Amino acid sequence: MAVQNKDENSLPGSKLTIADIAAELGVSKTTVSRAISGKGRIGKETVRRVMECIEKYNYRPSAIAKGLATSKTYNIGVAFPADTNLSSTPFFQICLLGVCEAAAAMDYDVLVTTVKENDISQLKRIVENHNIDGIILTRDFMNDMATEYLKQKDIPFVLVGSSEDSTIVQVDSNHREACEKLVSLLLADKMSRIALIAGDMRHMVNLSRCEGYINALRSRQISIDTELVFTDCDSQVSIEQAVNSILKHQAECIICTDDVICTRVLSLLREAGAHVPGDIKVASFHDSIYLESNNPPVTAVGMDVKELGCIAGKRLIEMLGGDIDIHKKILDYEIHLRRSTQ
Amino acid sequence: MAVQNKDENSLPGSKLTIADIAAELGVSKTTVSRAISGKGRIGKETVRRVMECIEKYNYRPSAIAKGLATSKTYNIGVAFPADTNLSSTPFFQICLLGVCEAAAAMDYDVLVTTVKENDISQLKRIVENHNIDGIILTRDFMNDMATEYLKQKDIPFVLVGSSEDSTIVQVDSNHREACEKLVSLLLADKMSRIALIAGDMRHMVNLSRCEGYINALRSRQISIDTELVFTDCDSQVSIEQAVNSILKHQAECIICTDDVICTRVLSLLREAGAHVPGDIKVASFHDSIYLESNNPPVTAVGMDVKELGCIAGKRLIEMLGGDIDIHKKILDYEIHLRRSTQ
DNA sequence: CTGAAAGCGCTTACAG
DNA sequence: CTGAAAGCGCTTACAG
Repeated sequence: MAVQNKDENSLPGSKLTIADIAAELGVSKTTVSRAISGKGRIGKETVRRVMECIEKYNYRPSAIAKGLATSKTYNIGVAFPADTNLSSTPFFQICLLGVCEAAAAMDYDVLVTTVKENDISQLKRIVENHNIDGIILTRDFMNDMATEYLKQKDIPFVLVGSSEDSTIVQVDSNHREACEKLVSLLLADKMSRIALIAGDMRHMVNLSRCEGYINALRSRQISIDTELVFTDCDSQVSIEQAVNSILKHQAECIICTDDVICTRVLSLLREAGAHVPGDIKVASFHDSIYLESNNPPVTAVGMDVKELGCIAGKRLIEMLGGDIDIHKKILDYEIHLRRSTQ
Repeated sequence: MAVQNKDENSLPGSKLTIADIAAELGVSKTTVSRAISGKGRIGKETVRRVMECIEKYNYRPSAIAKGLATSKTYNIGVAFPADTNLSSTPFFQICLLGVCEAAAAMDYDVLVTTVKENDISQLKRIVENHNIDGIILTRDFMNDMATEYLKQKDIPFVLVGSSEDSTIVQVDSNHREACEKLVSLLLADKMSRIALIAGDMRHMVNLSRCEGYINALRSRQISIDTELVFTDCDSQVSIEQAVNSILKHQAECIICTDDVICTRVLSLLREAGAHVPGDIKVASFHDSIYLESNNPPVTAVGMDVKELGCIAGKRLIEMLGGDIDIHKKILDYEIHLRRSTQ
């Protein structure tokens, strides 16, 4: 009677290896390996027997040994921003979920690392440990240290977001077009004084949204009123200043470039006694849970963030397989017109 | 002139191995290995030379090869809930950041996997691939499939949260005590009709908070008014019903067991024209960014979620190193009394 | 269609 | 204090 066994079906020893399976079947490790991978010529009946045996003992090859043998890790990295002001947005979380889904489908694992604006030491650690085959960046900083580093090290990577560097593989929503369309729709709706409160302009996302805003005004020959446009609003204080000025200059509507800004704006408007949509209208981006329970419901551009992550994961794994098509992938968006702008 | 070299300092070939370093120094791989790990007897001067050489060529040992040789992976897993209603709470995200920090400090990497209430297939995949040494669970479901599975497989794990199973290593805040204290403080403040809106009771967190609420009332000989206590409020509808009933039965204060519930409650109160804190007071848990910009500021129990993740990561890695102390670790909390209850 | 053997890049008894 | 050699669990030319 074997002592170490945990279930009846176990072969002796606690952790099964390919050698155990081979021995059990009386074939070579080569054969077992081939049956599993499907590579090389191998008899149908043999494959069946191997599979049956694997099933019976619930054998699963060691990812790490496979990795060493093939010089791959079957891990992809996801860089998560650790700056405090960003780390609570649900965007990255949902995006990560999407990447996990794509990775799991191709039997890759997802390794998380953190990056800060001026500190990519953790990113370096993970690549220098030779523990990932490629990486996904979830934030599009201009002049980003991370992209520079990865290019120099020649590590395959995908950027969730946009970059002016066309050699970078990108997956993004069309923020410019979405914002342009949103603003156009509002302008068509007999509004003309539309204000903009935008976040950190070093992010391409915010830049693109601003561009969309400007384009929409321009195409209607409306000049940009600098008293209604506020960029780099990433603190409570700067948002408050923006809202005050906007109220003073009697805008009819405020576009916020993300839901965190919008939440604050809504709160400030309430405080100031400005009623939405009666006194002023409000629209936002991203359409996350942040705004979900607001009353009135907030008009917003909706993007499928999980899908974004999923596509990015798929693209990266394709690249690792040798696919070198560097086209930028653009995802769809939806504009949800709701009571806050009516 | 070497062709493949990227920087001047490279040894021939693109990826450095321990053999390259050994050859460069004219010593054996054994020696290099020992100099790096510090294990075994080795000359001081030798160590210095090896380190210098490593530095010069920026050599970093392959984590994967080390893993195969030592039968460890130096990866820890973090199970992330993928159920839609939970996936947007910042809790898990911040917790993950904490785990990453702890892991990086011990040169471990963090691998993310998703779990759903009735689907732990991704968790299984990651452990059966032999790709992690241990795992962190970030949610304390009662009768959790994940804990059952890990125990049966004998995989070391740490639970961020609480369990009645004392063989499980746990890291948590003292939700019961925190809630009891919060309610006591409010009761002392000449309130007596305090309502409770709690989330999914299959989570120990919510159960503990309810217990705290009940204890606080009991110790003041106040009987529980079932018209003021609502559990399993995880949908918009159930929260709405709760709020309506609470307003009808003239509670003086509402305790929400988390910030997502609280956000909705605040929104519903506004809709109903109930003024906070004039008509009714409100307090919450977790104190996340969700409530940050609310006006009035909301009284809440604050917990250091990142620290929670960090401690959990540390504990797990200690366990992997052979430490088998299974004490439950309890973190501190803070009660922030703010205008919403004044 | 199948197998013996070398190799992926480390660690670690064992022997000096 | 140092090294030669075996081994971790796979994959894959190469030879049959």
